[in-house]
Amino acid sequence: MNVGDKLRAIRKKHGLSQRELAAKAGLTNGTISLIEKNRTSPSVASLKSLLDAIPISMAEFFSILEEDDSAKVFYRAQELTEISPSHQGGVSLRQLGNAAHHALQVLHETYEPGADTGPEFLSHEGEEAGVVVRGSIEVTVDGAVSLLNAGDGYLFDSRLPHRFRNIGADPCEIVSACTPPSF
Amino acid sequence: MNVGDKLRAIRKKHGLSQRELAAKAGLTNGTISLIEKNRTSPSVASLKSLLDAIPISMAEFFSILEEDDSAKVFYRAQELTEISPSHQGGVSLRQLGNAAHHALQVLHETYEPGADTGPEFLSHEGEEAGVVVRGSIEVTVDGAVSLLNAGDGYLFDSRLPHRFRNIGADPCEIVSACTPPSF
DNA sequence: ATATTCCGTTTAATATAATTGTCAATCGCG
DNA sequence: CGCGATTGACAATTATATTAAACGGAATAT
Repeated sequence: MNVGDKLRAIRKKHGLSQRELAAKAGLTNGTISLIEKNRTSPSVASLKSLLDAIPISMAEFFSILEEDDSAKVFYRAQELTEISPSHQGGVSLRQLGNAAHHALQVLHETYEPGADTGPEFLSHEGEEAGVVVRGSIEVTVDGAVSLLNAGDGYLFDSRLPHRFRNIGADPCEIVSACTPPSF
Repeated sequence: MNVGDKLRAIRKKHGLSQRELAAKAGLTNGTISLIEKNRTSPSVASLKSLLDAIPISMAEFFSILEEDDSAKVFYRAQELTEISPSHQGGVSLRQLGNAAHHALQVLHETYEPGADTGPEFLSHEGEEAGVVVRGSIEVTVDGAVSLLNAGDGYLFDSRLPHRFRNIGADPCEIVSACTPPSF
């Protein structure tokens, strides 16, 4: 999200030091330092205090923040966001960018040995495709089964039931794309 | 702010239970319960996880939340928000509503014995007026000094330098209004 | 009636945000 | 230079958000 950089930019634009803003908001300069360096995620109440003191509304703040986010082009590995609920069953799905604002969703997927998505019966429209980057994986699409190795790929209609299982001994990595994005 | 009620309303509108939403967002149902009852203010990161799982953007969320706030008509005593930085010098300024969205700002002010705003040289346009509700207070406006008792009032141009001092032995309460709001 | 399941709430333990106090670096000003 | 004031950052403590695990109520099934 990068609340820190945006807060710092706005604070400086208004010619305030961390201490000045802290005094107005009823917080401390240390807190602002931590927030601006993204070493902590402020509570909604704290952030509101800060923005009220500038002043700028929460809606405005997140509006320009998310606008910036959707204009973002380059992403560091650590900036990909995990969208698999709590690494369920050794499956990691790391999404590039904020898919809600784009027509294209790209995932960096990792399947630990034994990982299994289970047979999902998704019904959303669109297509999915991917390339195996490392290891191997068994992919089932609408009954058809195939073992894909590094360099192999797949492409199918999202409405078809599909399943990924890592039956090998090593982790498997895939880079995939969906359009439109699915959640 | 009332993040809790709004989150609950949106969650229910999407037909989700606390547990369902918690699973999607990677949090726990207990956390959502506490947030919805406004017993805790979630971190920005936590709130974003919840909204992403619904899904709804932060900007959208606060946009409708603050819109609701500005439509609010009645306020309980505890809902007035303290705008005096950390009760500086025994002065408490409790604001009715979210002045940023209105043309009128009403304050419930309390001055402890000895409290003093100091000579402020505000330059914003507009007018200020108030009525002393309890105790007494010495008011200085552009050089003119007067001791006001319960029932007395004042009305002056905001651009004039003004000062409030409680030189009595009891706390003094005032209900005042400004237009347009000043911060 | 009596389990069974799902709901929201609550409590104690834990993780994390916020404060406090201090630091080195920077910027005027004499 | 040398000094005071101000800045942003950091470590250790305190306060608070979050978790994990239980509870009681309401609806549904057995």
